[in-house]
Amino acid sequence: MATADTAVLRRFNRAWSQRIGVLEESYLGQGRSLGASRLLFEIGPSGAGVLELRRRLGLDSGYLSRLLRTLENDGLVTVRADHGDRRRRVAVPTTKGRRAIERLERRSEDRALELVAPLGPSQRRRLDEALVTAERLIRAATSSIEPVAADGPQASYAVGRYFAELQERFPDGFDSEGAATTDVPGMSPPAGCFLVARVDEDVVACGGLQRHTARVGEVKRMWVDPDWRGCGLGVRMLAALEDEARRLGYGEVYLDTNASLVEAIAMYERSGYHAIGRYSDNPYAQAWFAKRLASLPR
Amino acid sequence: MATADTAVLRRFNRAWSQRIGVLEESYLGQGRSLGASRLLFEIGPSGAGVLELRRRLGLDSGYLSRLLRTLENDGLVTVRADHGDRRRRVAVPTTKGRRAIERLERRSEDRALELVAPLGPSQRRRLDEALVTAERLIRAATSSIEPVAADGPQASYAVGRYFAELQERFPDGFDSEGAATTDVPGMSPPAGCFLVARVDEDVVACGGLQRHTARVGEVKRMWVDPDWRGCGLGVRMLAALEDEARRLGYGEVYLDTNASLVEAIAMYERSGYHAIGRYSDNPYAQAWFAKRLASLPR
DNA sequence: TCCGATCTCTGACTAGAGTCAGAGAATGGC
DNA sequence: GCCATTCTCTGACTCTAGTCAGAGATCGGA
Repeated sequence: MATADTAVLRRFNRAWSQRIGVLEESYLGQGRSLGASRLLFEIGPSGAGVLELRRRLGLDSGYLSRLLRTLENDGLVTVRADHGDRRRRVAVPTTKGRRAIERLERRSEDRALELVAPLGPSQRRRLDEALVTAERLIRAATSSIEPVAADGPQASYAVGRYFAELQERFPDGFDSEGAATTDVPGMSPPAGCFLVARVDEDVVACGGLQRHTARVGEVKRMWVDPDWRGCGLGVRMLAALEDEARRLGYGEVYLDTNASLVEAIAMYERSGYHAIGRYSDNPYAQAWFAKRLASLPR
Repeated sequence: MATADTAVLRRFNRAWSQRIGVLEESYLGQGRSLGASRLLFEIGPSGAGVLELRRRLGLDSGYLSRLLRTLENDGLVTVRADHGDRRRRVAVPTTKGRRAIERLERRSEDRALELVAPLGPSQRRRLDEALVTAERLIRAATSSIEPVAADGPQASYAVGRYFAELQERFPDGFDSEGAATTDVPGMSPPAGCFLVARVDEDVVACGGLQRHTARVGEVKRMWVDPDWRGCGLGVRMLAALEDEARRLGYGEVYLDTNASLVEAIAMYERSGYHAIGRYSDNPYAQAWFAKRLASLPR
C-alpha cells in the first residue's frame, strides 16, 4: 500500500521531467545561460531588490552579483541603490530587458502549448483537472505548520478570514468585536499557542490553543481556507495543536463549535473527539467535544 | 481557453519542480556527482550496453566513457566487451555497485514517502489517481506516430494484439490466418502505408492504409492498446492515416468495421465519417464508412 | 561619533557537465 | 582480403554554477 503510491509518484516524476523539466531548461536558455535567464525572469518587468532575489533564488551573494553584472553588460537591466536604504540595490529591466522577459514568457508558453497540442478538448480538460488536483495536494502536503504570535499579522489575517466565514455561515450572524481581542494573551506561551499553516508564504489554515484548566487545554479558532479544504490540512492542524497541548502539559483538550459547521464536526469525530456536555458560556457554541491525549509516542 | 490550460501546466511545473525536481538532485548526489549517479542508476542491477546507455541518457560518447571510467575506478561497475559484437561494450555493476544502486533506490523512495507522509489515505488516493491520469495523458500527448514496415516486428506485434482482441470481442470469433499475410504488400509504399504510435519505445496503436481504387484509399487494422484508450490516440492515428492518404494522392478513404466495435464506430462518426453501403467482401464487416479528404491545409 | 551589523561587490578558486577531433579495434558487405 | 562504417576511448578544451574570503559602503543604535 505505502509503496504503491510512491511508485506512482516516482514514475510520474520520471515521465514528467523527461518531457518537461529537461526540455524547459535548454529551451529557455537560448543564448543566455540558464542562471542568467532565471534571474532575468525573477527580476520581472517591474524590477526587484537584490536581497529579495537572493532569498528567492537561494544564491550566493557573490554569484548573484556576477550574474547581475553580465545582465547589465548585455544592457538588459540597470542596478541602482535603494532609496530607503542605500546599502541595498535594486535591479530594474531596461526596455531591451523587458522584451527579453517577454520572449522568455512566450517561449515557455509555446513549449506548454506544443505539449498539449496533440490532445483533444476532453483530454485537455482531464489533464487540467488532474494537474490542478495534484498541484493542490502536493502543495498542501509540503505546507508547514508553525507557531506565530497570536497578535501578529499572520494570526490576524487568518482569524479575520475565520470570523468573516462565521458571520456568513451562522444563521444569526456572528459578532467578532467581543471575541477578537480578549483571547490573545491566552493563546500565547506559556499556557497556549497559535499555529498557522503556510503554503508558499500564504496562510491557509490556523488554530489556537489556550488553557481551560490546569489539565485541560482548549482548541479555538480552527480554520482552513475554503480553497484548501479536502487536502488534510484540518486534520494536520488539529494534530499539531494536540502535540502542542501535550508539550504544554495538558492531558486532555476540549473544543466547542456551532452546529452549522458540519464538516468540522465530522472531522472532530474522525480525529477521536467525543461529545461532552456544555463546558463554556460561548454564546455561539452548540456542541462540545473532548479528547484525552495519549502520552507522546516514542 | 487555450491559454487557460497552459497556465495550469506551467503553474504545476513550477510547484512540482520546486518541491521534487530540485530536491531530488541534491538528494541523490551524496558523494558521487549527479551524472555518475544517474549513469549508475541507468545501468541498473543487471547491467546495460554502453551504446544503449548513450541513447537513453543522450550523452556524448567521450563524456559517457569518462563517467564509466570513474565508476570503474570506484569499483562500482566492470566494463567488458559484448559477446556478439566486440566493438560494443557492456557495463555490469559489481556487488558494491549493486549496493550503491539499492541505496539510490532507497533514497529516492524515502524522498517520495516523505513527501506524501503528511497526506491522509483519501488524499493519497486522490493524488495517485491524478498523477496516473496526468502521466498517461502527458505520455500519450508526446507519443510519436511514424511509418514502419508492414511486415516488420512493430507492425506484427500491433496486428497480433489487434487480431487477439477481435477474436475475443467478435461474437463468432475471428480467424486471423487468412487476413494476416495477404495485406502486407498492399500496406506498403507506393500505394499504402502502415503507421504505429510509440510511447517510450512501446507500440501502443497502429493503423494501415491500402489502395481501394485509384482515388480511394482504405483504412485497415486501426487499433489502440486498451490501456491507452481515452487519450486521443485513435483520433490522432486516424488523422495521420488521412494525411498519409492525401500525400499518396487519394481523395477519399473508406473503412469497414464490425458492429461490436462500438467505440471505434463512435470515433469514426466524430471524425467526420458517414455510413455507406457494403464495398467489400470482408466477412467480418458489418458497417462501412467513407470520408472525403479536403486538400492539404496551408 | 563610534561600532558592530548589513549589504553588495571583487578576486581567486573548484567541480561538474559537456564538446570536439581524432585514434584504434572490430565488423559487415563486396 | 579490402574498405567504409561502427563503437569506444583519450586528450584537450569550454562554459556554467557555485564557494569562500575579504573589502568597501552604509546603516542603526549606544
